[in-house]
Amino acid sequence: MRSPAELSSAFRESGLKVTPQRQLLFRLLHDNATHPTADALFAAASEQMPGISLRTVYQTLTDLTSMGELQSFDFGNGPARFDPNVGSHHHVVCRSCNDVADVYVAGASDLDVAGLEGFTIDRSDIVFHGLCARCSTTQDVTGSHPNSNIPSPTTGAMS
Amino acid sequence: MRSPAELSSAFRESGLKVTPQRQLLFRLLHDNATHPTADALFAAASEQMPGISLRTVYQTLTDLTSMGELQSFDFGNGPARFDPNVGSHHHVVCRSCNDVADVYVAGASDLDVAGLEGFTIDRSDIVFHGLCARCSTTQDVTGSHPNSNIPSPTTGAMS
DNA sequence: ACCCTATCTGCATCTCATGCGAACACGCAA
DNA sequence: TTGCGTGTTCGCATGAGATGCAGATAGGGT
Repeated sequence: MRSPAELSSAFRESGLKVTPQRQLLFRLLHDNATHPTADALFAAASEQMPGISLRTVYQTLTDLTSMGELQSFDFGNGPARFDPNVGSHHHVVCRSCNDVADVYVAGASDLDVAGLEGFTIDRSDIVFHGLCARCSTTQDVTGSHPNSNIPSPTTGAMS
Repeated sequence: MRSPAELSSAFRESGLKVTPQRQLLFRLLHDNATHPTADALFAAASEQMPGISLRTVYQTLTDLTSMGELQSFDFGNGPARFDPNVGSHHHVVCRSCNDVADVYVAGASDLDVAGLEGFTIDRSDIVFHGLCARCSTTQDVTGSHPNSNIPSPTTGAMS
């Protein structure tokens, strides 16, 4: 997504208002490669702006997404993740800590696919599931991992 | 997944019981390429066995999934989809009717990926999003499409 | 036929997300 | 600077999807 300043201009030009809540979220999202959840952003925003509503966070994320400044992904392992990187890329997800990282797949837009008869394709998402470096070394049952507080649904048998 | 008869044997050999409810679900899932939801299976099962509990459907689906007889996928467009095809394949999802079809991607297991440093990959999922043949021709706002009753969340701006 | 234990069922509970309406405030205009 | 109109924010209610729990039920080996 664009910089906070550019977004502010874009919002005003679209007749949308630039509120402190939105500006804060612009800053929190800019260059954020952590693929945060709405709750994570709400927590981060609350530190700088106590009283901000979770509803506002959801609203702003929805707005940015429909403006194409943000992408949202559901990896089937919990709440949606938001990604300010709207360029062509794909994702790898750790099945233990649920961390997400961007990956770049050569030739992803030129795959040889059978079974698409009649389909018009808009977008292709490639998601790798595995174990991240940290979780590979740490037998993370003690909560020592930064994200170990994120619950892992149906551990060992997720979609 | 294996045939109902084979599954019955496998269940008994594992000390699990073969109940009428499970047998029914074995049959409903066998060779089922529609990627049904838990609710769809519950509806189909209820026709043949009025009174069956949705809870039992969820339970059996979870069991089959952890036994590796079934895969569950969350395409971010509603409830989880279940797939008895556990072979190597991928999916295409219609953004209008939410139908899912299997696709086969040549060389999918041998992609050239940058950014996986330290990750151990278990599985890679490729999902194509687009418009199916039927939805491409039918401007399906009238409900004429079989699956048009499945609501499409955040139409036009989904993950 | 009997018993042990896995299963089924119904309800409560949980998470994530959105609908709604009153109070609020951005930002244009005077 | 002040005032106004409309877009926003906020809190609560609501909704979907899925799971936890416990009493009743029924496989299936003996």
